[in-house]
Amino acid sequence: MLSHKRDHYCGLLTEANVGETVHLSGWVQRTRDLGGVVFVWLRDREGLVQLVFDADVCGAEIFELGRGLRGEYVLTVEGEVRLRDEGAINRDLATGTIEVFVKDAVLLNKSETPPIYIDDKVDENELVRLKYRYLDLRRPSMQNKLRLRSRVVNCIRYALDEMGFTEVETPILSKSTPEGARDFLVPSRLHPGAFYALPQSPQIYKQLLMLAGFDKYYQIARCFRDEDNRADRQPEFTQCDIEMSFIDEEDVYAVVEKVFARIFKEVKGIDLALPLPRMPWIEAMERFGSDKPDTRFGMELVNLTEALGKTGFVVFDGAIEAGGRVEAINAKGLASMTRKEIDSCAEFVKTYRAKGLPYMTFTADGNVKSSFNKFLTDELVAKVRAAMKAEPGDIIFFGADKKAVVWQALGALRCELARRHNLIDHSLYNLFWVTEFPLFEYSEEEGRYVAAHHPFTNWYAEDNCYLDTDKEKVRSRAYDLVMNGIELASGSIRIHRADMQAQMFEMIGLDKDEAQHRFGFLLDAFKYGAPPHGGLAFGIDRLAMLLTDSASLRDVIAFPKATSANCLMMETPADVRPDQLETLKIKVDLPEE
RNA sequence: GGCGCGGUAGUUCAGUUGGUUAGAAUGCCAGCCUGUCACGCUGGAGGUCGAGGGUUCGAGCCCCUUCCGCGUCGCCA
Repeated sequence: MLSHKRDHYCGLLTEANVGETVHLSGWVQRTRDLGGVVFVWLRDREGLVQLVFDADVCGAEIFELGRGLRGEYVLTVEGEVRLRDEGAINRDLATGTIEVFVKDAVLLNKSETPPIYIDDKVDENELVRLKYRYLDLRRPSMQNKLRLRSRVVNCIRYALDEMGFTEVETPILSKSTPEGARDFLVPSRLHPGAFYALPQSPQIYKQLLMLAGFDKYYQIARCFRDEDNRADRQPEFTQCDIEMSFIDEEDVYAVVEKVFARIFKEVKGIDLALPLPRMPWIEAMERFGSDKPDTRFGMELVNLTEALGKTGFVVFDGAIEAGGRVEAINAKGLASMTRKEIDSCAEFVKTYRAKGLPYMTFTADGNVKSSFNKFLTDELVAKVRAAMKAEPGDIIFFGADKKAVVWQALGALRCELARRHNLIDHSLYNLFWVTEFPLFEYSEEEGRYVAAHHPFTNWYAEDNCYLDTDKEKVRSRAYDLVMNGIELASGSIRIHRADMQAQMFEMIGLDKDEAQHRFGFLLDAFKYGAPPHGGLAFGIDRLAMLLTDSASLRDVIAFPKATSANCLMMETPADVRPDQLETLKIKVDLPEE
């Protein structure tokens, strides 16, 4: 009896195999029963090949087996590879010049009619795809994406290994930290009422590994954050976490650039030009309104606060008097936008807390229109025209508010306009460093300054003078790696002295007792000869998403969660047995319906 | 927590102003067919219109509540 063993992959058969007897195993993609002959596409991870069931070759019994095949049946065959006749060649199939004449076959398993069709041409509802993920993953595109991801991780491991890095695993059962994202908690059975937290990142562990003298560490680390999800945010995700001792920013950049150069060469065949460009944070904000700018197109922000002066237009003057600013972008050549499109842009920026979207149109026939005609003077038009380099056919969109609102709204609008009007060259991979992030940012919600990156980030000594007087001016030694408008990596040079770390906790208003309770081990550790160190982490899911042109992280994660953090396949989270809760001394107290 | 889009056959979708027995394609089942390749031809089965309530003589369609999916703002050190 024929075994289910295999000596060739369906999708890898070529004309070189003609004349050979091969053993194939896979899933039935499609059958075409012509009565006297049955054609079957057999699929394995490498692709499709056409099987031919002909009673003259395989005998009556196997021929009947062939007639009974249905989609996703699991089949193993022995057959002879033959060249197709000229007229029977299928140019759309990689193996279309050959076919396999079945001599023997075994049906290994049947399949019910699958709820989704295993094909890239069909675009099923994501709910169905996620519920039957094991079927969705049979699709060639999903297989290719996950295999590419695997190659990316291999690149990382080889590159870092060559540079002398040691991979160390750190705990998944960790400790809750007061700053940052919400933690996933794990109740302790042996310590009722106490909880582990799943790590948001191995941040503290890797710093302790530097203290322990490992010098160069990395880890492909799973991280967990209990926050609301997005197309590019999952509750659990994978980072390549890197940390190094006795280094500065330049060393980190050099290591990461080598890793990325290897990935881009291997996966995309692209030679990255090194070193990568750099852009200070303040420049990114001023020019693009974002700390992760998409530089594949222009439409940069222009600060008009000085150039315009007092305009008489209450929206502008009011914003400036309140300590804000007026900025604008020039959507070149888009003056023909309809009123409806402009309104939709105004709605768009409102989601970013902008109160409105004043605009000024320089029409093709030389006229000027605007949403604030009443306040329009020749002088104002001239100033805008000069500052924005406006020409007939352009439309200028304004933002007037606090700078954070102006940046966010106009920064998002320029990206939205670029998307809508196809201004983005998708062949570009604009990879660069954003540097000198602010150390602190003010939290309206908490009414205090918080660490913009995390509270272990060092700062530039020359900014010490602002620590007490003007916290927002203090630049941290943090850096992000940005590509095409997406933050790929984030890191910093760390604090390595106990006194500076204590000072940092104090500056963000973390109570001394609380700091000792939460991070005492770190402050203690710093007493025993902590080396200067720093590093970064980059998101492997996001990188894989970009490299595979995927619209969502879900496409590069085998078993992702849905938007509300549940798994549609396993139906988790789920309730547990009462005795499990009893063991943990946990009582569930749900609000009354 | 807010906003937007969506949920109708296994699947992808259509469904007019509220009006006969809710349709199409594909898939599925049966039959025929020896060169198909999205095979073809003939016939057939298949529906809790996400769920609940309401308005109405009558609801897939209108109203209310709710569940689920996607996107997004807040949030994400």
